Amino acid sequence: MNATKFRRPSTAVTTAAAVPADPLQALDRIDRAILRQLQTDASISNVALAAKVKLSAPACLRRVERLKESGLIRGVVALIDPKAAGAGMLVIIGVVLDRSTPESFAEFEKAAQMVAGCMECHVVTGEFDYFMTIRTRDSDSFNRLHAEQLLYLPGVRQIRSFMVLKEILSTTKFPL
Amino acid sequence: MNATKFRRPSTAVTTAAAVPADPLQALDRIDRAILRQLQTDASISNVALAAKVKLSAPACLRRVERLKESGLIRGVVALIDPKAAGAGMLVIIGVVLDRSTPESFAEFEKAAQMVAGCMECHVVTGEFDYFMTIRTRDSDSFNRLHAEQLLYLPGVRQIRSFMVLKEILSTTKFPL
DNA sequence: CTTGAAATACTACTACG
DNA sequence: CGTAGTAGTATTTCAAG
Repeated sequence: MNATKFRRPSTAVTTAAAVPADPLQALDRIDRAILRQLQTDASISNVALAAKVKLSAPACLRRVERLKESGLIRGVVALIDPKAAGAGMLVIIGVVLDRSTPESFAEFEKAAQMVAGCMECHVVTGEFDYFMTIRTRDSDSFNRLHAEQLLYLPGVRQIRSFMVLKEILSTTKFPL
Repeated sequence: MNATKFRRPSTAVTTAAAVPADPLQALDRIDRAILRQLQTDASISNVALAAKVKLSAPACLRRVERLKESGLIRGVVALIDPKAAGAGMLVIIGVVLDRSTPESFAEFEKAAQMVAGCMECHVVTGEFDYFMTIRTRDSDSFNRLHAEQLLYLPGVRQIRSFMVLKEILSTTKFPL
């Protein structure tokens, strides 16, 4: 086995500042205004957006395209109202696995992504290995999902469910 | 005080079916295809969308507008990449309040929405009163937020933090 | 009630200053 | 970055299934 694999990495604190301290610092006031608007409503036309940020339409379009190409804008999507779509129930579940092996984690993650209505799945520190959020129709359908799918996820030792009684805040908007 | 306030509501199981069983049932194959597409990428032009769902442009546009007016499409927004925006860290926190009074809940909820980077906040069943998810720059900035804001949220008895080590899945796409 | 074809108005996009 | 011009799209009208 190669000994370099276990060589302690240099801590290189002095070069840390070379990594962009804050990618947002490269954005001026106008870019931020564009992002704020598009995060709120991206169905606005480019000319209307340009007027809002006090720019000509081509200049505004160039900025938007730059923001997309840079990856800062990951995409433009339609948001569906869960209640209107018949999935008014939201459940947060904490998962503990049997064993903490790479294979066990990988297997669980593969299966977790297939769970219908799974919106989020994260590895976390603390008393759980994973947190997942699942959208479903009602408590009946969740109970079915729980009994038929969640409990059969590979390597699961324990599942604790936190049913959401009231959604105070649920946003995709990022503070700029 | 009005006695009717405490009258037991009729359980009316027989009329439950009168409430739209599944709002999605009213949607045909084409509407679903439109929603699937727009949830993935809403920056597509209407003509391109119309071609995808094999419809004329005007007919397609009418359906999209109908879906918006019905509230099923809650909005069209740009998604920002958290890492690129300098908030690569995600923390899920469970909150327990001191007292379970309406005033206590209301006060907390008002304050919680003001927390910078708070993406979600939900009332839950179980050992916590609330779950919140918070986006922040790094562990330093979260530590600052924790010490300066979270611990001072009104009525908080306990806060337990689950730092997200790996985001397996994070989607806005709803299963249709 | 919904669709599709044609006509118009507006917008995105390009080239250039 | 802005102005002007072109290409393409959104949107309305209307006739037909």
